[in-house]
Amino acid sequence: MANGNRGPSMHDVAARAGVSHQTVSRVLNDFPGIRPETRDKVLEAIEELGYRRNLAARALVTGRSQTIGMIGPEIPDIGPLSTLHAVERAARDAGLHTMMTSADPSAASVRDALEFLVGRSVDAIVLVAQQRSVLEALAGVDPRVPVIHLLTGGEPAGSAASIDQRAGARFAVDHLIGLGHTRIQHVAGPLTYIEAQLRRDEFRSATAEAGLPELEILEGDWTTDSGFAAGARLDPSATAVFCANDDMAFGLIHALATAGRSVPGDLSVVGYDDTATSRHSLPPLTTVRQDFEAVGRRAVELVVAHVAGESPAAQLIAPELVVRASTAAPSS
Amino acid sequence: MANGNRGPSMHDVAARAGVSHQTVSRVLNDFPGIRPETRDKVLEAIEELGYRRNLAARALVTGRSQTIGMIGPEIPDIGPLSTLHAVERAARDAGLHTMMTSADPSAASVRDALEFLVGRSVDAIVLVAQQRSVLEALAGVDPRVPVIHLLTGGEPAGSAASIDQRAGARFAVDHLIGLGHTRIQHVAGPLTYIEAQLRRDEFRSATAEAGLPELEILEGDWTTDSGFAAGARLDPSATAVFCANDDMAFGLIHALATAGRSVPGDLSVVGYDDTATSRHSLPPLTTVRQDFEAVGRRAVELVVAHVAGESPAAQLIAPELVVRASTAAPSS
DNA sequence: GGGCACCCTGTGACCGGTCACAGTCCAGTC
DNA sequence: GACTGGACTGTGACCGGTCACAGGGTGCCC
Repeated sequence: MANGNRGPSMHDVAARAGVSHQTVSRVLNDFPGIRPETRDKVLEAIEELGYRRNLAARALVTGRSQTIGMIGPEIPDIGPLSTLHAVERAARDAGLHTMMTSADPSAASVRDALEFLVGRSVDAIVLVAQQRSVLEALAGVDPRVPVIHLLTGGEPAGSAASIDQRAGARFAVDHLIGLGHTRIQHVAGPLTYIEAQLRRDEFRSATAEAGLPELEILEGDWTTDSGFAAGARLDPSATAVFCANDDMAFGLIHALATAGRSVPGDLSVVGYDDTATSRHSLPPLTTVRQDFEAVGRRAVELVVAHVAGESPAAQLIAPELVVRASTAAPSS
Repeated sequence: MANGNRGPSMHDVAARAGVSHQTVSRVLNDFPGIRPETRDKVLEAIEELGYRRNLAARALVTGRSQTIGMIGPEIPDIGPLSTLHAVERAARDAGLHTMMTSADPSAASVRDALEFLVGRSVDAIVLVAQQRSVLEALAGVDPRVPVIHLLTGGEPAGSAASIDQRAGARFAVDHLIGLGHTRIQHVAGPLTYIEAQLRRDEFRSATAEAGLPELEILEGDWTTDSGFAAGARLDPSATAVFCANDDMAFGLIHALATAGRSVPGDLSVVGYDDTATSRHSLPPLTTVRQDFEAVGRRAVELVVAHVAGESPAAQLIAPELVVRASTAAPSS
């Protein structure tokens, strides 16, 4: 085995066990029809040499790598990160592995990431496509493997694992309307995000259908700071605010407290995400829970189906309203 | 190129450009001494065929994959996740790529993850080792590649990228002492975590050196819920609390508010992490900032150094105290 | 005893790159 | 005109697995 420091190969194991390399391969791949003593000899040799199969060699000949490539955003948001993390765990349960790379929303960056993963012979790609520009980057590109979109929140395409953003926004607005609010304002996320667009659109539809007045829609950038800034620009007549995520809701509540206004006494606030802190913020935040875990599992199901040549039915994951103490009936 | 749906190979490109496969390889690897017309012909053929180099083949022959393997925790905490994310970006800047897998803290799980990554011919491994059991799992294992530990927060070993936990805890306690507090209590993280141990140990040292009385140390599990629970078990005489992370601090503050006690009026609270919400919680939280981004970059520096055969000097990353509105001088 | 099936194992080609080693061609020199 | 050297390109082995196929035994039947 004088092969540098590369570690033992299948041939080394074969030589030690006194069999052929092919027999070693068969043992490793659980082929039937190996005599028990032979199998034991091979396993023993593997143990003694500390042999580990080289997956590059395997991928080279099979053309498949049992690996899912993941393309994440450059910014470390807990939502996408925990979703990708869930993909990793679900993939492992399915006997697959994952490889992650990240890309900014530019077409060039997304294509680079695709190139890299395809070059690594991944069997499928899971792409966090929160922004429309990411989807557009794929136009005219043939990735040669199935591509699953994550967290678009949009149309229930068969190759996307997403949460139903419209339903979530509808829950939030209906909750406020149910409490008796009629002057409801919205702090949207950055509208380059499909999720932000969908929540805003559904906010508009829901308030319009209820015959409520249209208050100005403010646009934040998901951060607590932008929520704080939005707090200063609220419509004075608003009695409730639906924020497109929890972080902006926290910033907004802070701004309100600074201005001497209480939540929910003076103003009701609903968030979106149900982050770790939401259940113990002051006041605990009414919000919409997104099951990122489920998105991850769904993504792996889609990968498995596509690799097997199936075309699974479209299906959005339903969010859930969590009512806490930041919402109440209007005071007047 | 009738090779199934595997895509064109280097030989296909060579045939189309009318050169040998070796010339194609030279063009791809930027070897000097290629006639410009030849290079152009090759690049054109690559373009036309949509050729992408197969990295499995390359990894097989070179024995190196230009890839860093990362082992993360099973639980999606923002700290480790954003650190790993930072590793990914720093690696990309260094021309490397990453592959991620996760493991629970058991020895078997950590070893499986190592096996997998080594089998994938990674050039180095970055391991989130927040718990001592993870480090112990490595005892007696020869991974055959450099292993960099992440976020142990402990001893400044040359192969670890960590934040100086002792310094951070010292900042927090000194800040409270500086405000005049003498009865300071600590809500520790789960003590299976090295970070939690170090913060607690330093809390003890700092208070003992200042001659302060020893109040009971409560143990949480990092979650807001456990902070909330700790709120009910606080020493009635305490005037300040140092929480081992921000989430527990939020839970604690919520519990205090529920009991009618105000922060910082009745009690000062310091957190640890400086999460996204900390700057806009009620009140904005005094905390210790950890630069996860820097840890990620440092990890990649260490990888590059180790792969080059160097043994870089030990160096911990300094945390930073961020003073906000949750701390004040004791009221009495 | 020969033939045949079945069980188990071995042989060699091949995946798509890189590496080491040879060429081939042309200009410059004696 | 033959010789040398540099610039450029080609040839074949090899990395470590898997695949297709070809054996060598043994037991059973005719």
